[in-house]
Amino acid sequence: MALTKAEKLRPTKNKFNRGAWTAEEDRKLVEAVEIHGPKRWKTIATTTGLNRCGKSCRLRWMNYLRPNIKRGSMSDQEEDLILKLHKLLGNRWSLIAGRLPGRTDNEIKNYWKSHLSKKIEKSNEGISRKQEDSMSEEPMGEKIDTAKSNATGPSEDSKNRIDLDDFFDFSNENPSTLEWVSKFVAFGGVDN
DNA sequence: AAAGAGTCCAACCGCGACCAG
DNA sequence: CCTGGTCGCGGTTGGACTCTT
Repeated sequence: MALTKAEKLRPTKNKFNRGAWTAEEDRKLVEAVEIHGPKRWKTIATTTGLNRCGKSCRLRWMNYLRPNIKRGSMSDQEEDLILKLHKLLGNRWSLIAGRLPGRTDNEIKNYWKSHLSKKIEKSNEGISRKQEDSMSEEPMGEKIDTAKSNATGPSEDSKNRIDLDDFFDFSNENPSTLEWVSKFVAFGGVDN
């Protein structure tokens, strides 16, 4: 078997190992997470003998080794969802990722930059300058945050209170459904 | 076939939030 | 309350891969 991409990219220097992870490092990390759980990254980093910092271990786990990670290209539905959620939230990649089971914030961020931002750019080329000027640059997420921060006191009108945590409590919802996003976007966010 | 340009993606960095002592 | 340690997030980088000429 040929060398993996990770094996070809050996880390070079410094106190901690850096650069791409090898299969052996992955195996050790998975073992450590099984023992300590996906939380104690400092402990995991020091006990495994990987010579990686906790941050690096966490990132590797979250983006690559975690169970149920979905690899491969995005489906149309996923792409649509990302577009809508980005319109809603702006660059809150972790929140968007939370809505896409098996996808990581890093993956979505990369996908957005390499695919979707260009797509949007192209589609906006057809829009006249005047229309662009009248369009709000602010993602709806900002509106949500504004609504949230403006409604902190108990005396505030509870109708206007939007809590992102509550808003994104998806525990009882089919993660693949786009209906609520579509409705929300069509509705114009919390401003209406 | 080779070179250069463009794209993709894993990993790093800096910063802020959170929490225990 | 303050401080240091740790974690999580978003932005950025760099190298491999793919496409184009």
